[in-house]
Amino acid sequence: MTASRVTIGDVARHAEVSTSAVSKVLRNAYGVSPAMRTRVLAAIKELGYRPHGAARALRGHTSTLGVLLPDLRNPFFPDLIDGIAEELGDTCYQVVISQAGRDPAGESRAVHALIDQSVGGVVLVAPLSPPADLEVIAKAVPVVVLGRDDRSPHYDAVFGDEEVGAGLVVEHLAGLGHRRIAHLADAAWHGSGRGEPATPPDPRAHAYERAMARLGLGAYADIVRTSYTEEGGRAGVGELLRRPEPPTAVFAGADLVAIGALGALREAGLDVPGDVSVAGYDNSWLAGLAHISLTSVDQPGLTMGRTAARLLLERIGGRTASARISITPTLVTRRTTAAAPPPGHNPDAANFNVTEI
Amino acid sequence: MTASRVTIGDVARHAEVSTSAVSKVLRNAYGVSPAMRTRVLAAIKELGYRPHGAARALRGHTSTLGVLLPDLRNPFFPDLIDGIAEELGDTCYQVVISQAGRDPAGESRAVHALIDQSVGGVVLVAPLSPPADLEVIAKAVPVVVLGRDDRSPHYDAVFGDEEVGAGLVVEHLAGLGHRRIAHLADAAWHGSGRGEPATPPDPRAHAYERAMARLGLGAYADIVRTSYTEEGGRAGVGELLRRPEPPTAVFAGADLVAIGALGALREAGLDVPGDVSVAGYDNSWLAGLAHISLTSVDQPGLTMGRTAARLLLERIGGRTASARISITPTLVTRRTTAAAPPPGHNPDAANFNVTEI
DNA sequence: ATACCTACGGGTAACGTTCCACGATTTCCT
DNA sequence: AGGAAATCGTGGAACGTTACCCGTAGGTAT
Repeated sequence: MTASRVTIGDVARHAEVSTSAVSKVLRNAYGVSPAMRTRVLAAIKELGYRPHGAARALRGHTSTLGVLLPDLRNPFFPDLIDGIAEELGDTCYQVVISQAGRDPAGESRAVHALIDQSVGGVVLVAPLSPPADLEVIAKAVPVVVLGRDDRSPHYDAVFGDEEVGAGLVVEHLAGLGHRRIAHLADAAWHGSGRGEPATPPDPRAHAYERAMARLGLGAYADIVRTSYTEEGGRAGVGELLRRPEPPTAVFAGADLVAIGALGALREAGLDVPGDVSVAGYDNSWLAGLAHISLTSVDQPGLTMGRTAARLLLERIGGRTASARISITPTLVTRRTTAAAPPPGHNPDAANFNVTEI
Repeated sequence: MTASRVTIGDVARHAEVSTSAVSKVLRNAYGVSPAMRTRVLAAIKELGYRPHGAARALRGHTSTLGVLLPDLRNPFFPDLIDGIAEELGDTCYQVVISQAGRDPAGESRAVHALIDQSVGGVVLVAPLSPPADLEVIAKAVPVVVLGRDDRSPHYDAVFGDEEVGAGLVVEHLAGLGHRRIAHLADAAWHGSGRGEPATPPDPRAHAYERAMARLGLGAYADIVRTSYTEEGGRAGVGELLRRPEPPTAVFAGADLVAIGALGALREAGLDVPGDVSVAGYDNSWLAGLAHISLTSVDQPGLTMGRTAARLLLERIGGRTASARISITPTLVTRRTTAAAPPPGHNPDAANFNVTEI
C-alpha cells in the first residue's frame, strides 16, 4: 500500500525539462541556467521529491558512511560518534552505525552488510578482524580503523598511544606504593589460536607488561583476559580475588570493565581505594560521575572521532597514501586510586570502616 | 582504485548459466535443478560474489531495517537494540542505527536519510516528531514507534504504561512520607509552541501530575523540564535547589537524568537518601551498579525491542491493521530512596555525616 | 500419435539515477 | 562577417538485480 515514490522523471515532467536537467541541479553540476534551476527547485519542493539513494548508489554515488561499533554499551563510543558526526556536519554525508558481534565472524558479517548497503566508507572501531581481512575490505571501500595501531598501505588508523597510556597508569599506581598491579585485558583480542599471524597482540596488555618490567615489577605482572563489559570486570575481579596473593591495584582496560571491578570489589567487602585501587581507560563520562570518580586514562574521543572522519573523507577524496595518527593520552586521577595498604594489611579488618549497607 | 565489483553476470559466466538462473538460486526461487544450484553456489564461493544491495533495493528488495535513536548515551537503548537484534536473528534482516538530533528537524532529517537508503522498515525510539509527520513517513515505509503511546492507523506502537510507572514511583515516595516530590521531565517533549496539535503532551509528566493529585499531593507537584541527559539532571536539580522549599524527593524521567541529579545533590552537600530521595526510570544497567544503586522503574527493554521488531516484520509481511502494545512496568527499589526527613530537618546539619572527600 | 502438463532454464524489460556525447543557441574575438 | 568558444539543454546508455513471460524437453494421459 506504500504510495509509489515520486521520481526524478516526475519532477522533470512537472518542470517541463529533461531528467538530465533535474539531475544537474540536484548535483549542482555545470550547465544549468538560473531560470531552469529555480523552476526545477520549485517542482522538487512542490512534489516533495527526494532522490532515491539506492538508484544513486547504483551509479556509484553514495552519501552514507558506516561506523562499526563492537558494543553499544561502552560509554566511550558516543564520544567517537559525536566527533565523527561533527566533522561530517557540513558535508552531505550521513552516518549509520552498525553493531558488530563479539566475535570476528559477526564483525565480518556486519561490515560486509554495511558494504552491501554501498556506504561510501567505513570507520571500524576497535575491530577484531586481523589486518589481512581489513586489507581485503579496504580494496572495496575506504577504511579507517579507530583504536588499533595498524600499519597498512591501504587503510588509515587513528589510535591512542598505548605505551603512554598504560605507562601512566602503572607509574601512577607504582608511585603510590603498589606492586601487585593486575591488568584486566580484552579477551576478544585473542592472540590468535591458529599460529597464523592473525590479530596483532593486544597492545594495551603488552604496554602494561613493559611498563611493569620497566619499573622492576615484572614479576608482579598479572593479566586476566575477560570481556570488555561490566560483567567482564566482575568476573575478572572474581578471578583475581582467588589468587593466593590478590593484587592491591587493578588496571582495567576500559572504564566499563573498571565499573564492574568496582562492583565486584565492593560486594567482596573490599574498600576502594583503601584496600584496592582501581583505574580505568578512556575517561568516558562514566568515570567522571561523582558517585564513581574513577581514575582513568583520558583519550580525547571527540578529537579521535573527528580525525577518523577527516581521514575517511580524504580517502574518499582520492588520497592513496596511508595515514597513521597517534594520539597521546593523559591520566586523570580521581578517588579510586590511593596509596597501597601497608604490607601486613588485612583487608577484612578494613570492613569496620564500611558504613554503607 | 577500488577493484570493480564482481557481479551476478560474472558468476553466471563462470558457472556457464544465465544471470536469471543465478538470481534464482540466490533467492532460492522455484525452477532450478539441484545440479545447477550446486554449480552456481560453487561459482559464487569461488568468485567471492556478494549481491549488490543497492541494485536489489532498486528492484524493491531490501534486507536492512533502521533504528532511530535520540541519543547513544542513554543506557536503556542498548537493551532495545539487543531485543531487536535477537528477534531478527534468524531472518535475513540487518539492523542499522542512526542517531537523531535533539530536535524534531534533525530527527526528520535522520529518518529521511534512512528511508533514502531504502531500509525495509524503521523503529523510531522515543521520537520527537508529531504523529502527523509520522503518518506521512509511515506511508513510505513500515514504522513502529517505540516508547510513545501513539494511536495511529498506519503505524504500530510499543510503549510502557506511563500511568503505572509514574504511579509506582509517586506512591513509593509518598509511602515513605515524602510530600514535596519533584519531577524532572524531558524538555525536548515541548508541549508544542505553535498552538497546533503537535507532539502529544508528555505522558510521563502527566501521569506524575495525576498520581500526585490522586494522593492528595497535587499542590506539591513541581515539574522541571530539562534535557534527558546527565547534564540535564544536574541542571534540573540546580533549579530545584533554588526553590524556597526544595523537594525532599526527585523523580527523574530517565536513569541518566537521575545520575546527574545524584551528582548535583552530592556536590550541593546533600545526602541521598538522607536528605533527598531520588528515583529514575527504565532500570537500565546503570541503575543497578553497586555504586549507584538507583531506585528505578523497570521496563523490560529486551522484550520491548523484540516486540517492536516482531511488529515491524509483521507490517513488512503485509499486515495493515494497526497494533498498540502496552507494557506494564514494575518498580525496583534500591538505596537512593528512603523515608522523608522529619519536618524540621536541616539539610546542612546532615553534612557532618559526609565522610567522603 | 496428439495434446497437454511439468520441470527447467533463458531473454528481457524494468527499477531511478548519473553522465557522456552531442545538438542548439548565444557571445566573443579579430 | 566569419568562425571559435562558451553556454545551456537533451538523448540515451549504463549501473546490478529481479520477475515476468516464453521456449524447450521429456513424460503422461487420451
